[in-house]
Amino acid sequence: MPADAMLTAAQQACEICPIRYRAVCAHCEADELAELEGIKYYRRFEAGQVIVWAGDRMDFVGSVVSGMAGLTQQLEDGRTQMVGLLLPSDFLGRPGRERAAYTVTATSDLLLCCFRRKPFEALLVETPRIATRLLEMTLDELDAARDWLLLLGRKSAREKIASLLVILARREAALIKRPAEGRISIELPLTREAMADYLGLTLETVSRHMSALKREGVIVLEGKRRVVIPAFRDLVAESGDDSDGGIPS
Amino acid sequence: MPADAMLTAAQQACEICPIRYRAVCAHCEADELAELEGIKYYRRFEAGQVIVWAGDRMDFVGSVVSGMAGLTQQLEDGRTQMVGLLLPSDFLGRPGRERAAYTVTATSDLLLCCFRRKPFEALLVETPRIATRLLEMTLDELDAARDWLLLLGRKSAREKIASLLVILARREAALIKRPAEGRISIELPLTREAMADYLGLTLETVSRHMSALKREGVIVLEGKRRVVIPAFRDLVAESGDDSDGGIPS
DNA sequence: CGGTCGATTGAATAACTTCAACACAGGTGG
DNA sequence: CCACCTGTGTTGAAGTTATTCAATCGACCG
Repeated sequence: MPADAMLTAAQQACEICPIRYRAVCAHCEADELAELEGIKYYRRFEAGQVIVWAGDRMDFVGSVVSGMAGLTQQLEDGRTQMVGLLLPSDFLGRPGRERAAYTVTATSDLLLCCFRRKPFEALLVETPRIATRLLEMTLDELDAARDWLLLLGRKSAREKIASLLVILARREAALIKRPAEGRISIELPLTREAMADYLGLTLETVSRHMSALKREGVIVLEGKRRVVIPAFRDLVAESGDDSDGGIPS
Repeated sequence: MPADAMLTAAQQACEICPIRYRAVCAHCEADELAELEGIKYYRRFEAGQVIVWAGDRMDFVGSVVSGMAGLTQQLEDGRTQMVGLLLPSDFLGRPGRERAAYTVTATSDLLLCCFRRKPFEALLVETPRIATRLLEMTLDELDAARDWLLLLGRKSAREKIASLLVILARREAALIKRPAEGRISIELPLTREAMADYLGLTLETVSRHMSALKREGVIVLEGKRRVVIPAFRDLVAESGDDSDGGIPS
């Protein structure tokens, strides 16, 4: 039984939640969790469904429990850029903001743990452990956005695609607490168009370079939504990033 | 006497600080301000000087009082992308992080109000008004980064340059509390190379399109560090953005 | 006056996009 | 059951945009 099959739109206990120790509630004590539990509810979305439109009133914030969603922004003439990718445990919405700044779309079937916005904002003031965690997560997102700026500004199409696959592989590895190395198989719950919107490319360019990476054996496609990476290091090498990825802690 | 000429590397009173109500200290009461005052010191940097190198130990965080600085990230082969632009009142550094994630360079002469990191972190825990303000600022930065993603991913070189000038004009207008409209004259404390690093272009492309905008009368260059915008609306039209810029509040 | 740094401009090249045709899988209705 | 339709992905050829490499210019400084 998959993790999210246990969770329906009905109320569920936070203790058994798959993102209990990664989401905005991560540092909460039992009593704080109880408070959150009182203002939460679940919502399901199907792949492709829009969760909110930019400019719409938004009376909740929340966490992705399972599945994937994208934040997108558009220019007047329709050019679209994804500006956020929400994976399990990621936070959706901005406390204090009444209207959505971005359109949010489920790119795969999605389960969302929502908190009514007003009570959540109140809780944020009273509960430093939630506020601190949210700050931490926001700073992490800012770092991720900055890596993304480097990707959009300076990487070639091939490097962009390799980088996206590396990001997804690392996130999936982190979720199941196994290091990203050797042979890896990942879900790719994105259409070519969604990948293009993420990477600032056209879908044709994405398709071409996916084909090239496949032809050269860097990746193997199993159906259209699963990618096998025979040697993770080779893919990382294609991504243009420093192989050791930065700061030693 | 320019605003920052009053401030030297010696201790200065927060009450007379030009960024008193915009920086991380914005919401502080007198007693909290006194605490901050106890752990602060000023540092000056000249245009071009590196403030910290990525990976270096960083024992302070702080606010830009005057001048401009850029955060940059690099790929192994030297390709450079600016990933943050720090203007007066912007916050530098990440509480809880020991080493700088990005190289920070002063792009103009700069005055920095620094707080020793450890005591600042302690203060953050005890002082919700600082923590809340920092969260607010981080969320704003994240929004700015997302606009930047759209710029890098989907805008043409011409639109990118127009957008940068619009951003600088709006920030300068906000600082002197006047709306950005009509005829405007702004500082451009960035070399062509720095602009290129910001916009994900080469310096030649920046130069070409600056010349084109000048030729067409959208901008007028007064020397190399000052740009006159005869009609702000025309420049905004060139930036590709929605003219009204989003969410009605 | 020569040297350096930043900026400009030109010509050739490379990378990505655009437009268009086609392939393939899944679902629907005759 | 099969024909058809739609959504998604692939591939080709031509066109566009930005990059690369190179030459030149001007301002500032010693």
